[in-house]
Amino acid sequence: MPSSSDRRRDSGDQEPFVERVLSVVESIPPGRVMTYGDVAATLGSRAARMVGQIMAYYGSDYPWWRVVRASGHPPVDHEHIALQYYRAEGTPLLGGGNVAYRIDLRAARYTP
DNA sequence: TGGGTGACTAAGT
DNA sequence: CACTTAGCCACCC
Repeated sequence: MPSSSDRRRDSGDQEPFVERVLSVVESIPPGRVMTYGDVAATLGSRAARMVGQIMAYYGSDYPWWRVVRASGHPPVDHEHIALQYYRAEGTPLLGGGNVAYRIDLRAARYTP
């Protein structure tokens, strides 16, 4: 009984959008990041918002901090926690240590 | 079955 | 550079 995989609503898709998003997020190596749009694009969709929603729902079990906005800002109301991960993983950051930091997408953006 | 929703994005002010 | 507006898309109840 695959209780650990009952995320799908049995729509006929063996790999629901959710599962695929989580797989991509999990595939992001430390020190690198992807934008929500990039994750969706990797799946052939534009549901950037859905990626964020999935992270909010299931992200707690995945490295959600490696997924950031297209502007380089971390998820709203989570940037303080994310910063701790970025510094631990060595993710390129901009802002010189200010509270209003942002991610250096130019260097950290990861494309599979 | 359908509606409401959001850890988004791009473009405009 | 920061804030606002409108468009999007798949998930949850």
